[in-house]
Amino acid sequence: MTGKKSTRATREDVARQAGTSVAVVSYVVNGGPRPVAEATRDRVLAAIDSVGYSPNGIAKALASGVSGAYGLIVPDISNPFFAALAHELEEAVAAEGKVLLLGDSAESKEREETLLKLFLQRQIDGILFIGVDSKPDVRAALRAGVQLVILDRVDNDAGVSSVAVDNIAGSYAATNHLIGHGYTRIGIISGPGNLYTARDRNLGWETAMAQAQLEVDPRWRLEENFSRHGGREAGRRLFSLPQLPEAVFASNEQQAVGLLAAAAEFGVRVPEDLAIMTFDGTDDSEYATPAISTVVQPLNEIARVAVNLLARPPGHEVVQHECDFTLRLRPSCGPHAGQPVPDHN
Amino acid sequence: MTGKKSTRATREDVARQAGTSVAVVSYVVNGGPRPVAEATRDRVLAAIDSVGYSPNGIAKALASGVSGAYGLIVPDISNPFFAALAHELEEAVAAEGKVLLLGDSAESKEREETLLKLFLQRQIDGILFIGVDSKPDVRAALRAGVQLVILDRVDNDAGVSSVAVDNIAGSYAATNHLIGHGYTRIGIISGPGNLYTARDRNLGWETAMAQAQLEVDPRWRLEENFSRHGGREAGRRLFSLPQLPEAVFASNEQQAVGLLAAAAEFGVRVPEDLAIMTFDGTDDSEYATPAISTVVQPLNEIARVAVNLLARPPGHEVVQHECDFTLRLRPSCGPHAGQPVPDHN
DNA sequence: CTGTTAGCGCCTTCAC
DNA sequence: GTGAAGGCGCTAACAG
Repeated sequence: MTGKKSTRATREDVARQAGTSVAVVSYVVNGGPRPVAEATRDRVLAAIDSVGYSPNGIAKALASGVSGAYGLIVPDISNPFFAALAHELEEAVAAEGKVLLLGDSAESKEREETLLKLFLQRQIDGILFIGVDSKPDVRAALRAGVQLVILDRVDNDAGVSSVAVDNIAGSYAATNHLIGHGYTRIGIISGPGNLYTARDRNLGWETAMAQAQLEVDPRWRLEENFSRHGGREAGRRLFSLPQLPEAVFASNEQQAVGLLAAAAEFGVRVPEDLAIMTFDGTDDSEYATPAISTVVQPLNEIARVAVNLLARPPGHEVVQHECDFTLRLRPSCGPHAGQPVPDHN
Repeated sequence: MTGKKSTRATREDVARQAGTSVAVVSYVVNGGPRPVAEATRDRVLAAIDSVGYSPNGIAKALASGVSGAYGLIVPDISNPFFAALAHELEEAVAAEGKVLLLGDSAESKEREETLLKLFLQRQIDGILFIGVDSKPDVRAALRAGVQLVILDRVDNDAGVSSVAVDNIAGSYAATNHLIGHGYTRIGIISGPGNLYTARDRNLGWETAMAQAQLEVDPRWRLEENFSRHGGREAGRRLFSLPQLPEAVFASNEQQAVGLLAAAAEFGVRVPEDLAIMTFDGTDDSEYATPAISTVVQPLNEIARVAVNLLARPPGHEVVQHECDFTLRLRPSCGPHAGQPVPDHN
C-alpha cells in the first residue's frame, strides 16, 4: 500500500526525492570522494530512508572493481580445527567490512581448483587458502593479481604469502615436555608425508629425541591422516604391539582424539599407561577424556595477520609470517606438580 | 611476454578474435537463449581459450539479477554441529552451481541482522538461516522477496519455510531407549528455553517419562546452553547432588561431551554409574570416551532439502520439512546384547 | 559544492 | 543464425 514497487529503490529514486543528482547521493553514502553541504546531506539522508534505499553491492562491485568479498578455501569445514579458524577468519573479514565466501574442497584437489577459479570469476578481493596438500596450484590467483594467503598447510618455498605457527618449534617443545616428564620411550603419530605441516612437526619431534639421545623404536612411528579416524587406526596398531611406548606425540588434535578412543577400546589408561601430547589446541582437547595437553595455535592472531595481509595495497612483497605457539598442559601427559585440574575456563 | 594486459579479457575480446558479435559469445557461453551455428560456436570456443576469457560473475549478476550466491548464517561455525551441517550445505549449494557466503553471527542477535542485510545488499539468491534464537527477524528477506529457509532452530509458527528433524520424536525415542534399559531415574539437561529446539527435545523426554509413569526429581532437570561448557557446568551441579540419576538425556551433543568431561572430573563412570544419551550425532559422539549413544540427524538430507527449497521458482508456498532421525547406540547408555563395539566406520 | 556523463561486463529483446 | 543497442545500479572523472 505504500506504493512501493517490487523492485528495490535505487540511487535515482533517492536523488529525485531529495532533489539532487545521483552523484551527490553517492557522495553521502560513501562519505566521499567529494564533500557535501550539511543541508544537502541531511536531505539526502532523509530521502534515503523515506525511500528505503539500500545500495546494491553487486553494482558497486562492478563499477568500482572491488567486490567487497574475500574467499576462504578449506579442505573440510567440518574439521574442528578449520572450523575454529574459520570462525576467527570470518570475524576478521567482517571487521574489514567484507563478506566471506566459503569454499569446502572436500579434500579434493580438483574441487579446490574449481573453487579457486569460481572465486576469481567473482572478482574476489583476496583469498585465504588452506590447501589439500602443500603444493596447491594457485597460479590462477597470482596471474589475476589477486591477493592470496596460504594458511596452515604452508610451503615456504612457494613464493606466496603465508601465515602459520612454527610447527617445528611447537612439536619440539611438546616432545621436550614429554621428555621432561622422564619418559624415554616416546612414539609419534605423524601426518601425511605430503604436508609440510606434518613433516615439520615430525622434525621437531625428531630433533628433541636426538638431542636427548633417546632411541626411537621404528614401530612407534606411525603415519596416518590428520583425522580422528587416522588417529584411531594408529592407536589400534600401536596397542597391538607387544610393547608400548610410554608416551606419544600425536601430530594433530584430531589424531589425538582418535588415539584416545583407541586407548579406551584397548583398555590402555591415559596417562598412566600412555602419556599423550598433541598439536592445535581447539576446545576438543579440553573436553576430551582425559583432557589433552597440547601445543596451542593462536587462531585469532593467525586470522588477523592473514586478513591484514590481504588488505595490503597491491604491489606488496611476499611475507611468510610465523606465529608463536603456547603450551597448554593438561592431565593427558601425566601429573604436574601443583597443578590439579587445569581445565577451567 | 604474451602481451597480455593486466586487465582480464572480456566478451568483446572474444568477439573480435572470433569475428562475431558479443551477443553470439553470450549465446555459446550460456548455451542460449538463442541457438548458434556449429561452425560459429567452434570459432568462439577457440577464441575463448585463445584469449583466456573467463566470464565476470559480478557483471553477470548485475545484468541478470541473479547473483549466483546463497548465504548461510550460523550462530557459530566453530560449533561442530553447525560445521558439519555447513559442510553438507556447501556441497549442496555447489551442486547447484552457486557459491556460498558464510556469515557467523557469533551468537549475537545484532550481528545476525547485520549479516542478513549485508547479504541482501549483495542480491543474494537465497538464505540458509540458523538463528541465534527461535524468533529471528527475517522480515527484511521476505520484504526483498528473497528465498529463505530456516534450519535447526525453527519456529513452526513463523510462516517461513524450514527444515529440521523431528525433535520431539527424537528425544522421545532416546528417552524410551533409556527406559528400555531398565533405568527409572532419568534426568535431562535441557537447552535454553528460548529455543523451540530445546523445548521440543524437552517435551519428547517428558512425554516418554510420563508415559512410563516415571517420577522426575526436579534436581535432575538442568537447563544450560547448548555448549560443551554448558554441559560440563550441568554435570558439575548434577554430580554434587547427594543422589544421582541412573541416566541422563543431554539435549545436544555438545552438552553430552561436556557432561562426560564433568563425569571424568568427578570419577563418575559412564555408563556404569550414569548412562548417557544425546542428540545430533556428529563424529564427536563416536570419538568420545565412552562413545555416546545418540539421535542422529540426517545432515545430508537436511542440506539437500533446504537447498532445493531455495532453488524453487518464486511464488512458492511455505513448507516446513521435518526429517526423520535414526538412533545410534553406543556404549554410553549401557550394554546392549550382541553388540560389542559398534563404532567402526 | 553539485550536476553530467561515460563506462564497468554482461544479458536480452528486437531487428535483420 | 547473427548483430545492435538499451539497460542493470553504481563510480568517478570532468564540468560547471
